[in-house]
Amino acid sequence: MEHKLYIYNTLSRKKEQFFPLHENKVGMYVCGPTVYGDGHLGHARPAITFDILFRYLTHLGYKVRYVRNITDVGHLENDADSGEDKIAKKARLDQLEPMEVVQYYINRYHKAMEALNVLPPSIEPHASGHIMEQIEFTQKILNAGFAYESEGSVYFDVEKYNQSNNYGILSGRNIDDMLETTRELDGQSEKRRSVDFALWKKASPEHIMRWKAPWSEGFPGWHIECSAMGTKYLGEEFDIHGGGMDLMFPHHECEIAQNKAGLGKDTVKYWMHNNMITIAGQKMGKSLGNFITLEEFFTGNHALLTKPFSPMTVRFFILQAHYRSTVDFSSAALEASEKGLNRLMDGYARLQKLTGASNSTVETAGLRAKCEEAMNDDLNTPIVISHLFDALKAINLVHDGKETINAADLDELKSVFALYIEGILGLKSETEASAGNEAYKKAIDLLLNMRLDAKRNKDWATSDKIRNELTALGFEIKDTKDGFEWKI
RNA sequence: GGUUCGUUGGCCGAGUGGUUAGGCACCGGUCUGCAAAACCGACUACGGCGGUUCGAAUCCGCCACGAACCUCCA
Repeated sequence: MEHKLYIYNTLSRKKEQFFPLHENKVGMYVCGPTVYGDGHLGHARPAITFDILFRYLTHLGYKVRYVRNITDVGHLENDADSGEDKIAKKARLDQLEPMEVVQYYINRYHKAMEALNVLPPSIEPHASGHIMEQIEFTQKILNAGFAYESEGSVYFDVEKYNQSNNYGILSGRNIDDMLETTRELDGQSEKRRSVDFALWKKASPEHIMRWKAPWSEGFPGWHIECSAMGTKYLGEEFDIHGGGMDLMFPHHECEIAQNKAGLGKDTVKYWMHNNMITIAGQKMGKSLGNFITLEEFFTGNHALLTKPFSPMTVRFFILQAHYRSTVDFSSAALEASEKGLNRLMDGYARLQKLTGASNSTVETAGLRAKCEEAMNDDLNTPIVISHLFDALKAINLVHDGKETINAADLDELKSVFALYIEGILGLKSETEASAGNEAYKKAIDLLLNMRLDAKRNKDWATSDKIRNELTALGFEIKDTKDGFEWKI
């Protein structure tokens, strides 16, 4: 396979050339959402980041198995009445079955992902559907001597693991610092060390999400689900594991330890982490209460939003920053992205209507290589976009009749734009769908042709009346050299 | 306190040793009946101090400020 894709591996903190473990195939696991609330802008970041990777790897010719889990078991919540898991708690409040809550938010998550044009993963396993696998994995770790049972719960023995392995390899932490700095939490007394983490928790009487295990009736610890499901579907060794940077510690650190302890080998070759979305410089998140849900973006129904923003604007906004940088949200930044995106998509539509000339006076030949180079450099989508804007200038010049392009260059340009805009960046026109059927389009064309006649007769009153009334209805009318363009 | 990372022009945001990133906004112009769109031009930056170098936004050191993680989190 002819490519030089470099991706940043959190393990080495360097960009590394990507070589799959198995020729032509890639296994990729990404931590998905906990479905106890609506998806917000922060959830869109990893979904879009790894959607781009999924699309690009597929474009390069790999057969990709992309696994993105659904955490529907919930995890311990650090509230006054802790011990009850998130999903169970929400269910009690709403007087619903836990799985009813889960289903509700999964449906909404899927709807938002579809709107953002995020391709569905190959497999979307639910933690609740893999309790057996999690119990088996926990048993393996126990058998290997890296876990212990205590009052019906099973804990990972971090100190013992660290004697023969490196707990902290991913996050750069060392165990001695952590022993000093870890805070006191409920259930600490059952654990030998504060750094130990739960593989299985015995359920308290009021805990409604519970399963039978050899140790107690309870529920799996937070980290074990990804170990169990990742290796079940991708094997004991696979290529890429992704997720948000906030999951690096403890979640991914624990996952590495669990896999090494239970399987005796390192499972993941490349660890990739997307950065956070900030709002006024602070992480946008549930716990801070400063998040904006995706639905609020799409409807504009939030105090911080000056207007609704379409899913594609949100997607484009995220792609205009590199995935490893924080990106600061503001309504002004969204508006700037929206305008840029509209210009790009207008140009893409214009490109389809251009006709080839005998020779090219614009230079567009290197575009494909430049975009590929940017993608190969750790998925640098902002650079890809900047190249597309450069080419956009050429498209507009040809469209205005100021420059020409030959048929071969035009075909190549169309091909590259289709590949990158639709195929890889996953941007789609949002005006097309709402523009409706052919008869409707022809009716608008008819009106605008009447306006064109009026203009030729210098009947500005009629001409302006048609334009102004259409504008009032939400149409955007642009005059061209000898015609018009419109969209709604 | 520890770990990891950041500080770029009016705003967003790329860029790791020498070359215009790009978008948005603003200003001037071309085109146009007018407007919009499009194009052309102009403006313009690398937190501070020191060091390495012929040359640093880019490498090194110190300082300042900020963030994430260390408790569920994308």
